[in-house]
Amino acid sequence: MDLPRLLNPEQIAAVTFGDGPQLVLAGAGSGKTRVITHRIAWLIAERGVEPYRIAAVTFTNKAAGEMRERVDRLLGLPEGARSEVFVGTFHRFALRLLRRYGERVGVSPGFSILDTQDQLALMKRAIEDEDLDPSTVTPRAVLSAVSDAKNRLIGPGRFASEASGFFETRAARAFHRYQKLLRQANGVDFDDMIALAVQLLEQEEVLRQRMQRRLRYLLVDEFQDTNFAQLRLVELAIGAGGSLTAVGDEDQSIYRWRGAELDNILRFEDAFPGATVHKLERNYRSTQNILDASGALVSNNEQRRGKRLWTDHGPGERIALHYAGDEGDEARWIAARMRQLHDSYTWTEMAILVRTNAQTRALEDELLRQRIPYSLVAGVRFYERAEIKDLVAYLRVLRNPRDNLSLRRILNQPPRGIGKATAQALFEEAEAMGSALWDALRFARLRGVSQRGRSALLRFRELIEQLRTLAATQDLPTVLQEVIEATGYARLLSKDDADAQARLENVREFLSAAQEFNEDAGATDLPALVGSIGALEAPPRRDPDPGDDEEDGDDASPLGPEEDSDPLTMFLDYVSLVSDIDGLQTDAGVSVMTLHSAKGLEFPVVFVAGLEDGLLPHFNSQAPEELEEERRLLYVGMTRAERRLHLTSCSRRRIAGRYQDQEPSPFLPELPEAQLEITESAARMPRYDSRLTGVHSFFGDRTSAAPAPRPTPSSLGVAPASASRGRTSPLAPAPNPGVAVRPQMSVRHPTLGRGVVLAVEGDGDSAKITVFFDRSGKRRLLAKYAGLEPG
DNA sequence: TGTTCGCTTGTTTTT
DNA sequence: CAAGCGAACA
Repeated sequence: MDLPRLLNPEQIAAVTFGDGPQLVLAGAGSGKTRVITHRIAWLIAERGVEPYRIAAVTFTNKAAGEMRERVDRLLGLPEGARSEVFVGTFHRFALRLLRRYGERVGVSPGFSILDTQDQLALMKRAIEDEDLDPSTVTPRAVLSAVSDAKNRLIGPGRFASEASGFFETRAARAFHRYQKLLRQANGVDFDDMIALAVQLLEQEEVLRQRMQRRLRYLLVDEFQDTNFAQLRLVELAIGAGGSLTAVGDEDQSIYRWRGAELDNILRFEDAFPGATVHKLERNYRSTQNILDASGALVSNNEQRRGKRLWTDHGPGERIALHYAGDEGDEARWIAARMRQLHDSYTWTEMAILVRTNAQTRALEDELLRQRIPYSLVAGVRFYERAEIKDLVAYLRVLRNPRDNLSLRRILNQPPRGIGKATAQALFEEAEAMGSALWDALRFARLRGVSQRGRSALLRFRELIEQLRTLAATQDLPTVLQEVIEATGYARLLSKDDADAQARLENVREFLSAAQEFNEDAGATDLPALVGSIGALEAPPRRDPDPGDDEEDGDDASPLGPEEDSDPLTMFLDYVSLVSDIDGLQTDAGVSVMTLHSAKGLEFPVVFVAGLEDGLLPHFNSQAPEELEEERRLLYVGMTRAERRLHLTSCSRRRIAGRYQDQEPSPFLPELPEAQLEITESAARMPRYDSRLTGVHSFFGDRTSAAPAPRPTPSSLGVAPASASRGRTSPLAPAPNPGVAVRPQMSVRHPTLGRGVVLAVEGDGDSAKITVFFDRSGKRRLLAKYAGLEPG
């Protein structure tokens, strides 16, 4: 391999690093995928490492797919051939282990994977079953606590023993019940996947040893996004004798809320003593202006190791910062600017990035109106649409009879005469029998169910049994087709209102996804969709003990990947693990997506919209660590741009249907003015004159200590006094009149009763108030909705 | 039993 | 503004 021709010296150092742990701090656009893929190829070609001894783990299927393709190309494999290097996501890695050895940690082979919606539904039931008040112990809050716990490998038992205070003690009960219901249904949630894989490797010594003996080189991408459990999984998989290459960038860590531990990268050497650290600071993506501006921004963060990116691309254009009126005006400006740039760039070379999915609506409207082709990442995610979830639920019930959650979902969908009363009787009977709903359906006597209800249940049972028989012999598309027909779903969607038509279209798309999946899976090598994990561990064995030790030499026996999973399970796993970004059509016009989904992507022309206080940083993320993460989020957005970067900010915006005055993001003053070119929309309504009220423009604030001349407000956008935000505009909603809430104050809430204010973050309508209520403990409220009164 | 209507409620990011 | 929920109606 002619590395000097392909890579810069820093990259070469990381690629040709010998054995032991290394951390590669790879700045945005510094070629980290290049480093990972070349290292894999180098290990194989130059060091003679067998491919199955190498694994690369990423966070998205898309990243994994690209990586795999590049590795295979570097290795000079013929078109379509795949090396035995494992390339896949953390979740797929864990899932693979669980599909094989899950029984050792309490899940049976056909287990179902719950998505967020399923989890919420299950948690609601858990809270109900525990007779907790869902308005104080909200399913969302408990779920978030449970997720945190699982990410830190804390189970219901330890959670309960460490719980203190009103909320936690109740959450502990809900957690316990939730987990019980989950396992009863033979289900696993997202966080369980990692946690159970860890448990499996910790507890099954022989399996762990075999894994460690086999796997010598592990490369982990986006290391800054790993959580505690994932770090543990990495340690267990690689063992003391293997070599870990962790690649990441602390400035691009944007998943704290999902448990990502920044310390995993900041304090890498603590977990892996003697680790070598390489820094990649040469950027191949952006202009120097973009690097300087984004670098200046992120240098305001405390939590970083620090690096300085450089490029030989030259300064390039300045960054356009535009102040718009409202979101419609913002969208028009962006669209107009895109039209101008379309002379030199194709639509697909442009992207609009936003903080929240809700922002895409106005943008979409305008792009539609102007007939600018675009593709939206996310929105309502395909596999979360009700009609798709219904069909998936049918498939799950076929595969996993104990899946009570899915069974409940489809029991009367489409409507088949199993009403509330009938369903309730069935649930109670199952409860009394202590068995799964499906078994109750088969054996229960169903007292007190009407004749109609009884026969409806019977028909449903026969339907499922018949489909299950079919599933045992027919291929996936055939089964799905039959599900659609036999269940009456086809009829349900054959109405000709627009809504039914759209849903039918989705169902068709789902069916064709199944067909495609089926064809790919039938080929000798793996479907690109799925990603291989086969080579990793010992071959599957039908005897229940993977532990007995006769496998000398099985190191060299690569496994037909996934061959021990049936196609239906593989398809369901695929459906559970695809993400929005995986389906991004880069050839379908302008891309519109959230900042989170944009990570890892790059575009010649980038717009980051909605740079307003409360949106970016989001009003829900105001704690110091959260604020730093919001800053990183903007940093990630800015560094997606290759040549032209635009930032926009509105003076008012519709939020939840009401116009709200907005202030420019506090991050804007952190950008060096030298790199900016600022414009303001005519539609931007002047509010009031800062000179009269003695309020600084936000740029002025930086230099407010000195009476230095500052840029004129009209060119920079005027920021009104924060204390009076939302009160001066006739368009603003009526604020809580006259109630200035401050800490220590005693207040009364219309439904939550009396409490004491603990903290106030922000101000005006978007202020977030933390109150400790006598009855329900600590709650965070939005001032706009709180309706608090002194008391 | 199934559908529709009006009410309340509450807002981030996603493997 | 929307989603979600319960109650009233067909």
